Amino acid sequence: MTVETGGVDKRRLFELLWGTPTGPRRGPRPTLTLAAIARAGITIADADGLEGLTMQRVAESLDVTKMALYRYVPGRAELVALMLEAAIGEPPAPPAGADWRGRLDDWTRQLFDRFRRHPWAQAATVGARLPGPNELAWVEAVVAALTGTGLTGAEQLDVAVLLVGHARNLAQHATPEGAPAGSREAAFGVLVRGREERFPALDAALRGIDPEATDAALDFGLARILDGIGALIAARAADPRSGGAARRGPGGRGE
Amino acid sequence: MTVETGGVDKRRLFELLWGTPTGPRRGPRPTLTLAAIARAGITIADADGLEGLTMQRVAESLDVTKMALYRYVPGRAELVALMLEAAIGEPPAPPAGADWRGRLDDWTRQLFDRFRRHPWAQAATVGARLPGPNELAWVEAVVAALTGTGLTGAEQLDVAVLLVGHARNLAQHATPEGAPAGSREAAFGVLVRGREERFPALDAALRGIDPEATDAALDFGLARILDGIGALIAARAADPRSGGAARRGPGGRGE
DNA sequence: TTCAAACTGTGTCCCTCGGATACAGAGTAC
DNA sequence: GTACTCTGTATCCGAGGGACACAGTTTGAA
Repeated sequence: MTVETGGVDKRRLFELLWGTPTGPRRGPRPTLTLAAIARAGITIADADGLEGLTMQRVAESLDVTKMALYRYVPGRAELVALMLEAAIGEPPAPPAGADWRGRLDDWTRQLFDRFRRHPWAQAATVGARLPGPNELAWVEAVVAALTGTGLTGAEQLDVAVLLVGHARNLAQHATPEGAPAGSREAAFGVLVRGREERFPALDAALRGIDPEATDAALDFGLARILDGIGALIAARAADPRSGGAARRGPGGRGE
Repeated sequence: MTVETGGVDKRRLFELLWGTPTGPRRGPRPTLTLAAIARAGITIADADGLEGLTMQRVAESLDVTKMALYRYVPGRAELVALMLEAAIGEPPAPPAGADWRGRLDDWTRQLFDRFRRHPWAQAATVGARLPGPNELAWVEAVVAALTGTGLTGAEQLDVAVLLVGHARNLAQHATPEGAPAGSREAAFGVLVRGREERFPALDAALRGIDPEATDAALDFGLARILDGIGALIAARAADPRSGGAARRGPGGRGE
């Protein structure tokens, strides 16, 4: 079980994430590094999740006392933020010669991979956060890929939100090692079996699933999203003031 | 700060979520109800988040001792699961006369609303979970809406995953009370300002944003997703074995 | 009618974990 | 060399989840 600190020292976290590594002058030289601490935390969280991440364990793995960590990090919450920034890392260079679609496709898969390698990153990205340089660089990559496509700035950011969400969500369903074949059938099947009258459509859908087929939810969703974006870009190219984000279904209730 | 119990008693949780309310015979009649406990927990979490949810506080609000709760719930993790199931509630009836698109549009907005009303639900839906009857009913609604569209069972489930993800992710960015106008500009702007050479595309995108415009990320993403699904359905109608989920961009690396 | 079994709520205790604080040693600037 | 400052440490505290034994209550069986 792990404690999830509610309060985050935003001022201090901003300095940690965005500040320049100002070397202090007086006093003994620090034995640790922010990067080393984050790395140690990542190793632990990768193995045992955020619940397994305790200041004590991080300190032990660095051969220091627990309280020594507080000389570098204000608290656990900020440590997790640093870990996230380090685990996500810099965005990859866009594939050579790729158009916007190729770039976004690759981008999403790479991000998915990062999330899958660090399952705790899921939990570390809930709620309002202060993004770090790396995180912002990922967003920059999406916007850059969409520059010149006719989408507005707001829409470009919307795409980033959409793709981040997809990558993040699918990492949740996937095991750390590849996509599980027909695991959904197993998970849902147990619940639906015996309750077919309550979940008739679900039952029918599950019956149609080939347990041998690999789970392609990432591919499927990504293809749909990119198709949708492509349609908008094409429409914009034909008529610059066409179909924005206001399209709603017949049952949509305006908010 | 709150403790997030790692281990969940799956066997017991299954009974709690799916079991029939078997009335025990002997002994004093219980003063509490699972539903009442969940409701109390929801009230607290709505106000102070999951960090504010402690067994002590839940017990106090019910005028019982902390340990009395353990007669009903194995632990905190299971309580959160019950709260989630209750907070999500039953899915809404599909809008009368709506096609698949109208149904899914409405469905997503309704789910978004549930998530927005209970911000903690975000954090409560990370990682592999055992879905409750309500949660499964929501999935059933999506699959039912897509029955007869030509999508395979697996694809119908993929759509459900996609839409849940979108609703969930956007609830994270939205404030509990409506969409914040141009808040993104404020959040990102501070970080980009002064670092324009590092985030040139982002800077350009932010400059193009009207701070007065309402944040339409939910609408935008939803429209793109539904457009993409519509394109697939149309293609399937024209040629039953056309474009599945395998379409990849040039940079896509097969897994 | 009696009594044992089963179940409920309580009081007490323990462990883990984040964090505050005071202190001792190390290194640097004057 | 000396005063200042920064680092790591030791100790302590409170919050929180959960175990456990016990007392009271209700019901079914004798």
